[in-house]
Amino acid sequence: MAKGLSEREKLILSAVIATYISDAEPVGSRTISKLKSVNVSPATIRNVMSDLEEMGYLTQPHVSAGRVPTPQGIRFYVESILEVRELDERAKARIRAGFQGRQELEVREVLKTTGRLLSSTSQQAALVSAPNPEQEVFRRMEFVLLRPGLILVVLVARSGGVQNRIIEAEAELGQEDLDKFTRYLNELLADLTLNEVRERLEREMAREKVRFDRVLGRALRLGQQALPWGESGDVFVEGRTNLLGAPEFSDVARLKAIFQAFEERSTLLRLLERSLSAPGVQILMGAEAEVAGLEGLTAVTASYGGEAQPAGALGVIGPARMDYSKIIPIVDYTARLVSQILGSRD
Amino acid sequence: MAKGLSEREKLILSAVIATYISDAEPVGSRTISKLKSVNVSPATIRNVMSDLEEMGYLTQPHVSAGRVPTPQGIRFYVESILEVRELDERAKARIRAGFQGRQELEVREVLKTTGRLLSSTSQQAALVSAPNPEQEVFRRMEFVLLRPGLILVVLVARSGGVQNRIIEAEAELGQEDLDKFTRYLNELLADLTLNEVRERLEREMAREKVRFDRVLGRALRLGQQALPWGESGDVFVEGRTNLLGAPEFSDVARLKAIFQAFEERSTLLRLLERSLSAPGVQILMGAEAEVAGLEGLTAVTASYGGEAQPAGALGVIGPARMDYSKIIPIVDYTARLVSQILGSRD
DNA sequence: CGCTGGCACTCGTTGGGTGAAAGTGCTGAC
DNA sequence: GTCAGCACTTTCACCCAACGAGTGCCAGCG
Repeated sequence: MAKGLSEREKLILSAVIATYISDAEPVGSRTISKLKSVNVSPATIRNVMSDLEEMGYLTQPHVSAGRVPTPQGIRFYVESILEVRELDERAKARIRAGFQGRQELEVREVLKTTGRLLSSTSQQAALVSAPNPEQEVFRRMEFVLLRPGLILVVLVARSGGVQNRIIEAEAELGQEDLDKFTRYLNELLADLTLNEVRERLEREMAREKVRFDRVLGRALRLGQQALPWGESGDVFVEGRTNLLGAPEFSDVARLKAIFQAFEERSTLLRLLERSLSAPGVQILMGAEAEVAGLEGLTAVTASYGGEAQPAGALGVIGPARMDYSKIIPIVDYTARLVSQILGSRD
Repeated sequence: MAKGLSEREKLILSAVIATYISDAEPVGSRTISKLKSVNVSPATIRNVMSDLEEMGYLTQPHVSAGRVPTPQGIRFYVESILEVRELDERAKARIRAGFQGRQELEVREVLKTTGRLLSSTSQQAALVSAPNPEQEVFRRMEFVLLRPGLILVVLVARSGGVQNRIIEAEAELGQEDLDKFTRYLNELLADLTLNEVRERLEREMAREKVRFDRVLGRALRLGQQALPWGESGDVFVEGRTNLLGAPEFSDVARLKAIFQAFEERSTLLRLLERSLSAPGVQILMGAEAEVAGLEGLTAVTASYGGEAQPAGALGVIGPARMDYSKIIPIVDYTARLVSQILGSRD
């Protein structure tokens, strides 16, 4: 009897929400009274509903319509009433199967696959953030001469994440010089985080300046140019089309706002970042999320990577009216699976 | 006076199409007669329109509505009437500016930027296909040991394109072994196309079998595992949201079909591939394109890369009702610019 | 005292009907 | 060949009434 709701009130709130989730329409007292699990008359239900409305858990779109759960209502339901079961083995197996043969992929590909799996199992849109590059551990750096003066840098993190970029350099550098740089830098920077890499390069440059070793100086400079500067992590969005079916998005203007919000990587990233700080599955309701264009949407997110220091976050986003009892375990299990797949590489 | 249309008929067809493009509504005789460039009465225009309808260039949604151009009408207009001007210098500059500072990016990033630029300048959705990996020229291959038994392969093409993949291998291989493999393979495979690389690997493996050189055999085997097998090229889609504004897509079901078609990379690829065979800008009208979900859409595409052997294709896709006089030059110029940017790397 | 059936009331939705607006085709005159 | 005029068609916006879903409240029952 948490939070002062009687058993009956909880039962009816649950019933209203469950019905609303499946029908997307205001639900009336008669509908509820017909449910097998409820054994009271419509009139009684109306009384209870009226109470629940007063508490802010339900509203009426208009006087003669049924009730619709408010965001608070849904939140209360999810947090205090809903019992989250473990995902059943069949569903788990299906998700695992989706990763089958994908373990050999580069991190970004793994995360894209994750997004696709999340969206197809949840029937919602999926968000997956790539690990923050700043936290990655340096593994190796390679310079490949494309043509005189143009160098491709390949930066490999211990997680298997790869970043490529092309930089310009003095034309007289040959591939042999670059190979030398590669060996030098790889030794110098082994097993540092990107932040430490940056520091170390700074320090060594100061030292080399004193010693005036031109070759090493050049290597260090190239190394610095190769690092990602202030690039925020990537976000993968998959399964947007799943949202197109929902009746709450039958308005094209609304859809446009949502899809435009999805293009704004940085806001999505901020949204996902919220779940980095806390363990387990988080629920963010649109109004609270304060993300323009995403009002009325709800995100169910979790972090992946180490418990202590999560690498990134993933989740599902869709109408507030979604089947939380199904989606929460999906997000939870998927996050754990991804942690495991990526973790096995360290 | 091409194709048996009188000057007046052409004038009126153009006027109808131009008006339709800007208003998205059936256009009537009165509207046309009010244009400055047309100096005849509505009645006369009605006669001409009636003729044009008989020829299949216009239709009426219903008896008392204005006329709407048919796909054939638009096609005829674009091919026989429209004079495509060169893009003005300001617009060119704006596109070039979009690439500023982006030349240092990896091929895929360049193409993504291209898509973004195309979609923002055309206000339509943009498609860009990545160069077919089979045609790329081998530049370098690197093996990085992630942990015992797990190897990251980085495959660099001469164009600056990079492919990463993770492969499994015997646990006892160390990074020094891998470095040896790298040197051996890079020498062996220098400047071959991917197809030739494949052949060469086959041949060498046969040879090494005879000589039974275990080390080199392993290197060759790893090299083979690293190659992309039957992976078709990627397609980047950008600016989908631009389509959400158009009145012809106010129907959500229609939108869903379109967006789902956009998820089907392979059909998009086939669509783009059509423009690989012919030079210059191509117009593909939805009905002809035979792509499920894309009926009623039109793609304006062009190939980029060498004239003789194009690397990939790019284009814009949107409602048949688009401003071709603006979009054709945009696609044309962008394709040329991309060819130049990527070409300078060979 | 809580539950329930009954009843009056509210309000959105649906369907038919009507008039205005837009546009056409045709005809006859210049 | 061009054009003004006119009769005709069809959509669209609007109104209005009937309908129905749902509520709140009240009085009676266990």
